[in-house]
Amino acid sequence: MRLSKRGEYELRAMIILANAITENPDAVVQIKEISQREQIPAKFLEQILLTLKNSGLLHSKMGIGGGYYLAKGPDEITLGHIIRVLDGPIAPINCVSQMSYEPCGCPDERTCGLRLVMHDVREAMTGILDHTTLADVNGRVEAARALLGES
Amino acid sequence: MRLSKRGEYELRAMIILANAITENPDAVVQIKEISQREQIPAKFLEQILLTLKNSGLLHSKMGIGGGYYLAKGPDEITLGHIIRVLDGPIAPINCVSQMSYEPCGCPDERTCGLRLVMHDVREAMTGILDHTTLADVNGRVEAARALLGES
DNA sequence: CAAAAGTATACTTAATCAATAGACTATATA
DNA sequence: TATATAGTCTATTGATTAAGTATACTTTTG
Repeated sequence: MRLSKRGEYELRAMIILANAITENPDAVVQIKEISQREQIPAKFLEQILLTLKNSGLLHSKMGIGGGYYLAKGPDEITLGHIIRVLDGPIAPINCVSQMSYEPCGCPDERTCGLRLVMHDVREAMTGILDHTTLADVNGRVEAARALLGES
Repeated sequence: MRLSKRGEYELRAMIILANAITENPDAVVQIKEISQREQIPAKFLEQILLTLKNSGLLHSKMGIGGGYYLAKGPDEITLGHIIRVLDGPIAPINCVSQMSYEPCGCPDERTCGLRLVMHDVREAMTGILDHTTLADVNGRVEAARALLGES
């Protein structure tokens, strides 16, 4: 019932990239910087960002002064979308998955107790993850900082 | 973000055992019967039920006419409790786990965007799983059956 | 005693995860 | 145009976990 390390790393990276582009629309961030700030093995992060790029969520610039940046606005990218790129469907069991449904083999799905409950759990998770954007996350961070009296 | 096969099987087994004891307080159910009804490899289920027994959720009777039965009432066992026996803590990342918290290495947890969101996700999941008992599950199944006009 | 049923370990196989390595390509700028 | 910088691509490794098998044992009932 937990996110993979890959999934965690990609979210952390995307949050940093969202923050950077919010402060400066032309900002690009290098793998090295993200890996240092978030304690993520650089070579591992490399793969992750590449996949994210190939999936269309990121763009990149090669060479000196290069790096990665969001392909869309922080308010257009949800955490659910990001997670599905590397971690696959968000559902406790696959007979309640919308994106990649598979029957679970119970005699009647309509009266399967496990399915009834897990459907609710899935709704609870996607209800948050599919409705929270990178912009929302940064908004919450700012709010938390303000409460603590930080800059 | 999904339940393991082990976790799914144990829940299915517990739901069956809850149903059996509700219909007849003296009922015991054999591994073989559960494995057939739920399409679970018998030897695999054996291990699962044994662990569940050693964790105190089940009792058993050896020999002819033996089998497994719930150690407590179906209204006293939550799905969250069952899942934690074999699948461990219910939390997307371990810095938001109550049972087995571990720091995630971010500079300040109070202003970590990922943590803020994942905390909500964890609450949403445990809000359901820790407040749904085996009795609740069977209640929902009966309601679903009634709606369909079945026995 | 024999059959039924659970108990207990040990093992296997495959998949996935997490990480690492190394060679290659594109870009800016001195 | 050479060189340093930064991303690209593919392969490999080692560890862990998932999922399932195998085998030998103990307890209980008839």
